[in-house]
Amino acid sequence: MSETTTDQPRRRSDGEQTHAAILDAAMRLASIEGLGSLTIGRLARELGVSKSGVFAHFKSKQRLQQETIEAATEVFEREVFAPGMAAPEGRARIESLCESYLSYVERGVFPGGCFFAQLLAEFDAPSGPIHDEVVAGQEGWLALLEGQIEVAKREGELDPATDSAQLAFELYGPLELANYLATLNRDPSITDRGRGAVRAALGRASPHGGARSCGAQPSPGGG
Amino acid sequence: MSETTTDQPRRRSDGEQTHAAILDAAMRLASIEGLGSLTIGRLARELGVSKSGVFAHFKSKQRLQQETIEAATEVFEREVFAPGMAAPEGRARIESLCESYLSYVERGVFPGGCFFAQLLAEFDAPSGPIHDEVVAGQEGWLALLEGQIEVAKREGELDPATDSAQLAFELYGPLELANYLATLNRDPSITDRGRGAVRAALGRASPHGGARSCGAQPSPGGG
DNA sequence: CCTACCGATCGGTAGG
DNA sequence: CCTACCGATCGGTAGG
Repeated sequence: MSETTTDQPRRRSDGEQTHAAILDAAMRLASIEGLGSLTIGRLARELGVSKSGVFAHFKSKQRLQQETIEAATEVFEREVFAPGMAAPEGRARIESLCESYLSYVERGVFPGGCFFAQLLAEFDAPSGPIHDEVVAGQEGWLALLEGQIEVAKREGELDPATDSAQLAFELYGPLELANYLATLNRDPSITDRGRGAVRAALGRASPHGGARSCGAQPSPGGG
Repeated sequence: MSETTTDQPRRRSDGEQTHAAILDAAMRLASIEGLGSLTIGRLARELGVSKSGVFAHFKSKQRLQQETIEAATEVFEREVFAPGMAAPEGRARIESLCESYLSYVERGVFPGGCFFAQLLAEFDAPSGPIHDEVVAGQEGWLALLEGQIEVAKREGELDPATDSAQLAFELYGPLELANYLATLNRDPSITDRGRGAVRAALGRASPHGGARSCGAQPSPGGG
């Protein structure tokens, strides 16, 4: 129970490392083939241990799935949420959150694209606890964007007549599509389409409402 | 081989009907749980026939998957493509194609949402023949939109400075997101967010470039 | 379309 | 963490 039980100080850490290694392989596999394709036997083979060796860490497949989602949530929070939230509230944070997501897709943090986009498509229809978690996650993400849009409206960074929920939807759409197409075409540069779409949606909701700034024209800055 | 082999004229039709009934169940199941969750045993149970009874119709699981995709393609062409293409070329056809897709989502043509959105998410990463089909399908859909945008530009229905591929991406994003969220929340009315996003993206690319027409404001018509 | 069967793999258990 | 095993289900075959 404590570090006094043995003179091999790595003993306890070994179990934790194996546990983490299993979850790491599980996240990668699930991002590519879906949570439903996760099997204890496959993970065991991939990690070179016995099936019951993997099983002993989780005690049920359901728990393996749950812990895999939790581990992926930590990755998402570290790679997308934290850097995105570092920007000041309002329009800057909206842009920062969108950019963090697109960068995370571009960097290939998960080999099969965004873990949660995969989860959304896999569990949008089937009922159950994972479906319910996905609903909550999507609502949270949209509410986060919507809240920052409200702030931006109050701060005069966006036209106060903007429909916040509608704009949140219009920002989220290109992020999702960029993720799927970047994965499909093995071409992370498609995320620039997402950047253009985010810029366009925000430009359209800008307070001045200048006609020049709200087109789907090639980026005026030549980016 | 001909209708003279028996005096029971429904004999040949029965086999075809069973074949079609299997594919119908397969499409519905795959739209909900994915093509990977299709198993011959499950289809047999659902249809009340033996496993080898189902197997005999396809001779391999791969062929079952292929024929399921082909059957879903026919549904998509009938429910989305045909009505969408009925509109005159250019901007009207773009609007019509988007509306046909959103209506197809709204009507719940497949119980698990758009079959091809499911297929995109499931096979965006894993290599193989289905991945390649999905790539071709996505390219075709985007090329169709892009081509009509080009026509609209030539006809003066859209600003000629519009980046066609970028606008096609911005139209497609909300369609995909509307499909996933409508399925997730069992609420087909989310498709109105998709309609708003399509209207906004097209308004932004309109030739006059009027500032009034390119906001994420609540629909001016009060729809 | 059926029964009967094959080897492989599934999630999970027993016992160490 | 291991071996050895369970019943269920997988894709597929044989034979009718």
